[in-house]
Amino acid sequence: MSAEVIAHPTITLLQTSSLVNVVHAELEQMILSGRLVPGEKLTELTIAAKLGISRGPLREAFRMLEEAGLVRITKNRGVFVRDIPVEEAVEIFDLRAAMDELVGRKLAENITPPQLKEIRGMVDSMEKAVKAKDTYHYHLLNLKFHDRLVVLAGNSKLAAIYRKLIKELSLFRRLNLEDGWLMPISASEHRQIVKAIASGDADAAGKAMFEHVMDSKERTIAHNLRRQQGTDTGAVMPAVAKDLWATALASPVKYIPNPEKS
Amino acid sequence: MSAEVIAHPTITLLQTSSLVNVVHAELEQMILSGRLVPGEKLTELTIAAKLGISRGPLREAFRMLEEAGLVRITKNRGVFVRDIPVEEAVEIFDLRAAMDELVGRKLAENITPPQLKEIRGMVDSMEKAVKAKDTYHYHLLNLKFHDRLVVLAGNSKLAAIYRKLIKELSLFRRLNLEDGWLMPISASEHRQIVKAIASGDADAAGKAMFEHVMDSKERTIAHNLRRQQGTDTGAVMPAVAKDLWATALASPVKYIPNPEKS
DNA sequence: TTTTTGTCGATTGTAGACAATTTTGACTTG
DNA sequence: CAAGTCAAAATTGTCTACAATCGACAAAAA
Repeated sequence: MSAEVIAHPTITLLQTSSLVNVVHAELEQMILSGRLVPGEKLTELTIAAKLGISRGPLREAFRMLEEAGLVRITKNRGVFVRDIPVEEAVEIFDLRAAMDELVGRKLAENITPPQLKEIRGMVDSMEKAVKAKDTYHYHLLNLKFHDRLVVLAGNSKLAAIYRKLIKELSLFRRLNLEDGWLMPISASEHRQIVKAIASGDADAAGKAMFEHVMDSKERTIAHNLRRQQGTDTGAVMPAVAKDLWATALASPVKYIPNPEKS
Repeated sequence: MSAEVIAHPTITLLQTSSLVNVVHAELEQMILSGRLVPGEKLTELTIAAKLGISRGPLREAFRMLEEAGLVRITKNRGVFVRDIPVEEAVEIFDLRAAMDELVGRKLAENITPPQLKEIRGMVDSMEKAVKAKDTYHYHLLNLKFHDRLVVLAGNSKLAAIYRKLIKELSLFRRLNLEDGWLMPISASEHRQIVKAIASGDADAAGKAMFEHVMDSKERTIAHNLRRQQGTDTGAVMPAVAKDLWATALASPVKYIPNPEKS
């Protein structure tokens, strides 16, 4: 009989993650947090030196980021942080809307009382943030709220793709962080979403989610256009807010392809 | 004044695709066509030698395939062709249903007469295949039909993810190819889908697409379970059918991140 | 001046070498 | 004969070296 396997975090980490995984995660964080901005050139030798590794594993990590849509690789020219154009952002929002509709339907059918209590708590927190005019925390909670809903929907494939889309979307001009004034608008919609889910009405919950995302799309795009025309106030993003995406998406739910059948 | 740029196929190919891209495409074809089966070990040195390249580019291609969900990489152990379990197949079908619902809605709103004529022609071809009991061509046309619909929907992000899902789904036991007897069932549903799209009724078209995918899910899963229990006739897949997925998904619509703003 | 051509430095693409780890298989031991 | 041991072989992880390509600047020509 063999001794029970106790998971030791450090050992497990060393066993499961190679340099490639670590570097991939590190670069993703740097991109999501905005330390690497869209359009920025990622020179292999520079980054490799900075991380204290060789170019091999770094290039492998780059390929993963490329496939995930976070960087763009051009032959003989190098790796660049992707810049998401408006058209693509719109596409992502539309796609998200369809996915969130499914999320709403599934939750309306399957959510448990404790889960319902949990998301109610999240909405409460958001309303508090609104009252305190705490933009940073409101957005953080908003991201976590939707992320949680997707996870609770019980479709891990859906959750994985949803997260990918959110990550890509964070590269859309990196302006969404600054839109403090449109914060309170969506707050009430969240209440309605939870209400629809709690009622068990799949159609209503799906519709509420769908509409919420579409509204969010309209606000974000409109804001972005205004921003580009230089007609807005140009609110400055607080330094701390730069970690928003990285924090909210600190992935505990990374999609696990399939466990070894050893 | 600068001379017009004439696209020279060979030169363009050399400029745009490196070994990594070529190897990635080649391996994907081998997986989709079934020449590499789920669970199979992909030894670096063996494949590198077979392709006449070094391990570096091959490893980069592996990372891309991993991110796309076609292979699984385990540290110090190697690369394996992924095996999609039933649960994941179900998740993919549910997700596809939501996406196809969006496709139906968009098409009902935006499709043009010539496009409508095109997809009607595809349905005609499918019905001919049904009458001729040509299973292979029916499935090929079916894949192309849905692929075309997704593309016509006009959301390239949606199309890209849809294709990824279809590719992953092709790794689900690799049995879907054999289900000849359920061929005629979905044929009539296609007519109904086109009809709903043509009517311009977004809700109806979305619902038709959604239901169609869900039906497809039920049939595929049920068939798979029967297969696993050894209760079915065990129809043998014709050799030519192995190229089905690879042929249908020969990607002319690969998602282009964003063009350089040079 | 303006345009073209040549050269150099920097960076990426690929290959090969070595280190670390796993797997294999013969051998022992109970 | 099953189970454990251990060294050799195979395989993967990482690094270094060299070749190929690009971008920029200088020199030459128009």
